[in-house]
Order: sequence, then C-alpha cells, then structure tokens
Amino acid sequence: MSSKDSYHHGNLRAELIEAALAAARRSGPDAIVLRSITRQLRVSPNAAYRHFADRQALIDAVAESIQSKMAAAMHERMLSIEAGPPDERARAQLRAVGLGYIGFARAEPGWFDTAFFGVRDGSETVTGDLSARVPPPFELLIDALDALVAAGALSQTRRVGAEWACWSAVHGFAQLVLHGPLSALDDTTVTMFAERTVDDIITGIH
Amino acid sequence: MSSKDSYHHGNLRAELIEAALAAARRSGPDAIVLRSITRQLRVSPNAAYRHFADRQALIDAVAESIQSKMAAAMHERMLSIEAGPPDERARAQLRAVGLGYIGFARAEPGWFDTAFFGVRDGSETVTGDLSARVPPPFELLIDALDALVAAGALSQTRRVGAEWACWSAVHGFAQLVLHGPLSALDDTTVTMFAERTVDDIITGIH
DNA sequence: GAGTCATGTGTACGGTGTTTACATCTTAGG
DNA sequence: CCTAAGATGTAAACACCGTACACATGACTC
Repeated sequence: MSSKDSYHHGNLRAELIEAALAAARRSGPDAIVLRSITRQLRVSPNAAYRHFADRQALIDAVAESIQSKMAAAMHERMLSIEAGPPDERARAQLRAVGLGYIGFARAEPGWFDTAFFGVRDGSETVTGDLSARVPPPFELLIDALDALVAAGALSQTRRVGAEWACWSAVHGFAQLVLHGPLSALDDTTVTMFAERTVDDIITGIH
Repeated sequence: MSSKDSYHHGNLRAELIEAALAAARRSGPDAIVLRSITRQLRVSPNAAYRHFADRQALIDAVAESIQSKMAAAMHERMLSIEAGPPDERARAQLRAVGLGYIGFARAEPGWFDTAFFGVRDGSETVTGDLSARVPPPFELLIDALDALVAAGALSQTRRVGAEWACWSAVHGFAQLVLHGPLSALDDTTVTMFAERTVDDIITGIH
C-alpha cells in the first residue's frame, strides 16, 4: 500500500504515470485521459496539474518510460547473440536491434503507439531540446551502427545517415503492422516480412 | 455559389469533405472536428450525421481523397523520368515513387497525417474489406516493383515481400521528418537523407 | 395535390481538458 | 513548540466536444 488515503496522496506523480502506463498499454495514447486516471486513483481531476503542466506532459513522461522498457527488451534480445567473427557479430547485433524494435511494437502495440511522436496537434513546435533527448532505443541503433564501422563492415562515409534509413524501415514496418494492411496477415507471415525488411535495409546501407 | 442558403443545403456531403480537407491540411486529423466544420458551413452539428455515420466516417472519406491527391502528385513526378535502358528506367520509377511519397508528406504534413491509418483507438477492428481497398499510392509502388521484375532487374523470388520493405522505409522516414528528430534538420539535409534511405532500400530488396 | 422520404434543426446528455479560488497538510525557522 | 510558508490536494465552473432523440422542412412520386 503506497497510498496514505488522507488529504495528501503522498505518491501521486508516480502513480499517475503508472496508471497512465496501464491505460496506454491496453488502448494506446488516447486512453490516457486525465479524468479517468485521476478517478482511478480516487483523486480530483485537477490533482494531476500539481505534477504535470497538462495532459501532454503526462503523456511525455509515459512515453519516456516506455522507451526505456523498449530499449531494455531490445537489449535483452541482443544478448542472446553468440560470439563469432566481429563483422558477422556486428551485423547480427544490428539485426537484433531492428527485429527487437518491431518485436516490441507487436508485443505491446498500445505502448509502442505512445512511445514515439504520436500524431500531435498541427501547430506544434517541439520545445527546445531537439538534439538533447535521444530515445534509448535509438541509442542502441547508433551503437550498433558504430560497432559495424568498428568491425570494418561499414565504411565511414556510408555510416553517415545510415541511422535514419534503418530507423525509417523498422518504424514504418511497425506502423504497417499495427495500423496498416499487414495487420491482416498471420503472425508467421508478418515475422517473415519483418526479417525481410530488416535484412534488406541492412544490406542496403552498405 | 453552390449553396442555396435555404433549409436544405443541397450539397452538404461534398462541402463537409472539402471543409474537413482544409482543416486537416492546416493542422492534421485532430482538426477535423464536426462542430467546427458544420459551424463553418452554417449548418447544425447534426447535419453531418445525415451523410456520415460518425466523425470517423468523415475522416475516412477525407483520407481517401487525400490518398488520391497523393497518388496524383507521385504520378506526376514519375512522368518526368526520361527514357533509357529498361532496368535503369524501372529503378528510376521506383525511386520516384519513394521520393514522391516522402515529398508529399513534407509538402502536406497535415494531409499526410490524415491519409493513412492514424493512431486510432486501441479497441478497433478494421471492418471487413482489409484486402479490398488498396491505397492508390501503394498501387503505384506495386506497379513500380512489377515493372522492375518485367525489366529483369528483380527476380520473382525477391519480388515477394518487397513492397512491405519499400513502404516501410518511406513511411517511416515520413514519420521521422514530420514528428521525429529529422524535423530539426534543414531541408537540404533532409532531402539528402531521404534520397539515401530510398536508394538504400532499393538496393536492399535486390 | 397528398404523402413519403431524404435532409435539415433543437435540445439534451455525458464526456473531456483546463482555470480559478480555496482547503489542507508538511515542514522549516525563530 | 509554534507559526508562517509552500507544496499538494479539492470544488466549482467554463468551454468545448461527439452523439442520440424527437421534430421541422422541403423535394419528389403517385
């Protein structure tokens, strides 16, 4: 029991994020509705405003949390790669990053939809720290590409811009699976196409 | 003047779509709000329900319209490709499809966000015609890939699944540009990375 | 000309994010 | 220890939203 059921909740900010995480997991970012979440926590609707500037700020916090979980899942998948020739190993790691990205999206569609730049309002200028906050999953990708260079499997000149090609491919595939035509296909077929897509982009960047 | 400013509007369905298109163009799908649009057309909020089952139905109609515009824009870009060796030409066409897709997204971000499977509510099962309605832009991609096979530049076995890899790459890139980190970069740099991504995926599918 | 049906309006309900003013608890300083 | 300040909760209200239901209007058919 972390709540003190008195006037002051004591741990609201954390529990708001947790409840929002649970809601998003079931039904995506639109399920993060302040009134519903505060109701769950037996707290007035406005209580949330003591911890978040507005709804979007809560969503952002949730997104950050999800990104960490996602990076952890991807990292775990990378660990199960046996050693071998450095270049082959580097390529396998990169492959694991891509398949891990897609795998997380398929395993946790609600979370995935919440994690990255959801379709926001049109008149939005991202505030400031554009280059500062790098999503942990993206960092994994950067590292994998750098390792590929270090292993001599990718030239320095071809290295520049490769991250965008890779991220584009896996992110787009995730969208197609979660909300596009690929959602109609059975799991094994989707897995096949996912591997095809990841392998192709890895081949392509060389 | 297409309106008759009497009790019956006379052309409401079409004008609803048009107004929704204009709103979406400025600020994306969230800007398609029934009350605002019906207000513009000097019509009661419920009037829309005589032509669309609900808000989503209107959005779907708008999306379909945008997809047509998009395919037209992409097609136009393909026309400006001079003749040459069949395989080179086929590859150039495919490249134009990809760059056209991304180009449209950058030129009309609000429309692009509305055109495809926007992040919907979690508890949604797409109703029925999964395989039936193929977005026109996607058809262009299919044709370009088939042409690549016909030109002998892509084997039959490598053909299967190639559309998903290609679509994934360009769609993902569009997301990264519109709502992701790439939005912070200047236009020429983004164009460079777009070309890189498209070229890489085309190389990769072979 | 009468009646039917498509298409519009009025009113109302339940939901939302957010603001403003006020209540309560915690905690630091004299 | 007591008090003032600041952090954190509540209450009421506002301005929206999508949508259901009953009713009004007008166009087209027999």
